[in-house]
Amino acid sequence: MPPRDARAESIAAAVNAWFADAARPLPWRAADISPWAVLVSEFMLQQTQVARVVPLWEAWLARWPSPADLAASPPAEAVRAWDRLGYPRRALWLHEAAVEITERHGGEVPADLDALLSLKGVGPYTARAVAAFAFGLRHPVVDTNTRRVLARAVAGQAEPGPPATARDLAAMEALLPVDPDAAHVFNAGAMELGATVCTAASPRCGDCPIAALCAWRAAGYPEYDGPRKARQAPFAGSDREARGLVMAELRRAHHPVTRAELAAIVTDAARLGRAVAGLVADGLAVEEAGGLRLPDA
DNA sequence: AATACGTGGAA
DNA sequence: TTTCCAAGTAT
Repeated sequence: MPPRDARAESIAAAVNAWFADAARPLPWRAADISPWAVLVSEFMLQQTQVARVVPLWEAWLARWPSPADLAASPPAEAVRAWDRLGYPRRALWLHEAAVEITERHGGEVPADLDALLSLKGVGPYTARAVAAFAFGLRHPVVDTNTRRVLARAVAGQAEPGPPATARDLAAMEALLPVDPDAAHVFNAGAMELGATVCTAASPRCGDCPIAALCAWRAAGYPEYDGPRKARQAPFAGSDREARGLVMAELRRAHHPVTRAELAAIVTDAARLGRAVAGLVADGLAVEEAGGLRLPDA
């Protein structure tokens, strides 16, 4: 592991001390939480705010307390339970991951990074988050919050550059405490700091535990001059919106929905066509004689 | 490497 | 009201 200098140790110590007091009592942080519960939380939290996840996470685990429980239900039920969380492919992938865990891992969420990465819907972030938060293993965990904290505190820039997993992990590794328990806390604490204090739009530097160590602050808060992120395409009138409208109808109707019924919901025929074709290609919808429905298996 | 993928909270 | 963007992943 790379050498940790005194500055790195000071940053980690300050973040961990702050986190001990400032951590939000999120349900997946409770003691004795199962690896499956952590995995579900990480799927739901991908590109989705904490406040929207909590109630769905509670309901999901009450209904499917283990991977085998979810694997025994049809994917349609997973998609319905996902409700309006967004990116419903995640529900399908989580179901698929549950089947893989049940069939290939004896029903136990694996702790090994490569085994986690091989699960559908589990990428570099989620694999490390589960290994670290569910199993206490000492891996750097870097999400968008941590990327921003590292960009500011270490690189002295207002915003992180374009995602670069290897570089981001190396930057986190350089700060990560050697002790596994302290590393676990720092992984969670850096994310929490980015989520609640070192926020994207209006950082509250007056409340920041590492303000005195922050390179961005020391440099006088220079504006970001690197490559800008591509602007998100407008949602209104988009294919994404059409997919969402179709999925809402499929979740609601517990029977095949005809093309005529869908045409009343998405009036632009070309847009409807692209949405349906995409949903079928993604496995989120199935075409049959009577219309479109959620996948049974 | 760039793009598609949902929905809604917050300023 | 817009606009940004949020515990990313797959292709």
